[in-house]
Amino acid sequence: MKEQYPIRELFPELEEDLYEEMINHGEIREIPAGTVMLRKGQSIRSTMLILNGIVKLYQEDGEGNEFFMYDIEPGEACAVSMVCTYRQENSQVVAKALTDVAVLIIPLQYMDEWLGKYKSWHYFVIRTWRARYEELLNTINEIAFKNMDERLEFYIKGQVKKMGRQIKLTHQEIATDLNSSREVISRLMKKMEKNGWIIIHRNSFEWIKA
Amino acid sequence: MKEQYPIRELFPELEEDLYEEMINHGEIREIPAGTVMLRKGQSIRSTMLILNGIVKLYQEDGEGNEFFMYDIEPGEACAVSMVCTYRQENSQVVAKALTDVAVLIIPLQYMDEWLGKYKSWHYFVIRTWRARYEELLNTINEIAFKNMDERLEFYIKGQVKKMGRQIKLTHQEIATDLNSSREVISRLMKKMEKNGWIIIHRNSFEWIKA
DNA sequence: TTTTCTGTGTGATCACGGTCACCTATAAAC
DNA sequence: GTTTATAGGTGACCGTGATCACACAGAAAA
Repeated sequence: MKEQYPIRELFPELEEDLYEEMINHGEIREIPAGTVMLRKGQSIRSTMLILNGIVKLYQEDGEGNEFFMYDIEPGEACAVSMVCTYRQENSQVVAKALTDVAVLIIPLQYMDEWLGKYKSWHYFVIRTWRARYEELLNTINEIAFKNMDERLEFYIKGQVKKMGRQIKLTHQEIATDLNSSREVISRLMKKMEKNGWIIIHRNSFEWIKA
Repeated sequence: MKEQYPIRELFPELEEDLYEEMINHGEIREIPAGTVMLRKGQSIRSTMLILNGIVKLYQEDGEGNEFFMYDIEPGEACAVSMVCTYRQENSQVVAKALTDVAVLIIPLQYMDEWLGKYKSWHYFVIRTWRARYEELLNTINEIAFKNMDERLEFYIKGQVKKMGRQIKLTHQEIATDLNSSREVISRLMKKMEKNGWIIIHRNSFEWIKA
């Protein structure tokens, strides 16, 4: 592994020996934007740590509907991939490269071995699961208790946090993420614009609210 | 700790030394039905393993709405309680004893110490997080993609699995769990009865569909 | 027994959001 | 420049589920 990515900064507070092992046994893979990196049902043979880019996780039902769960960013790991025995077909989780992405792939055997050897790895794994669990909790909060306008606001704020105030998404893409329809999103965004929250351009918009 | 609960059967495949430690350092607490065992925001100082009874986890929003997440049964642990640094106020997770409950309380220091010492404990913790994560995934599936009738069916089937075909729940209680209204649930259940899926009694009903 | 309370049944109405139809504007392709 | 494709705007309509109003039945309390 060429040390072109600053893994010590991306994944701070791991043991030095562990960094060595990650460098020795991990494989860096670069993945172009748009690639489906993981589809559930597919059995998983390795763990992925994100070095660069953004990976989007979403659910699919059988009828081509999607539902955005959360994004994974550099320094984070794919919880779903940290699993040995993965069966169960009902919920289709898909991971897709949103941008060009670089991941560090850890074969399952090391993932496992390190659990015994490095306490920091241990904590990392648990922290990852917990963080994802909380993301899902928030998501449930949104869809269980809130209307589309609030969900849209929450969604956009999340995007702003990750991508900055300039968001390059079409209304259709947002609608897909929220499992809604383009017309509904267009109307709600028009209202947001009237309220002075955003400015709508073609293919993008700007969040101008504080 | 009196060994009145078969922890080796409830939590199989842990190391023998670990069982000893659990017995020596764990505290058994018996909790009457209806008790709120954990409210989020409350900082957690221990891990709870369920020895007996059923614990229900649900979310609350600010306006008195509830939303059922899942039940925890004997042999399982409360993932939410396996956390040291728990802040974040936005999603209110509540754990409530659905029946009389007995839990084994592990002080946080051991929870932590054992992670280093016992590989089986390790796996247990990770397995717990993963299992809960998957439960949430299913929940999201339900509310994101499905209508009330399907969600109700899913909910009832879950109850049947845990409690048997005879379900002692009022329509109002179900409505609360699904964050719906009594009238809607009554109507849908009436339809189920017409279809020969259930028989409705007062305060309870029977699942008779295969 | 009569009253009261709680759980359930049911119609009327309403709001949110999904769908359809169609239109405009901008950008890319010819 | 003209055509074509794609993003977005907007009205009309409709279905699901929430809400309101009220009736009724069984159980508990008086």
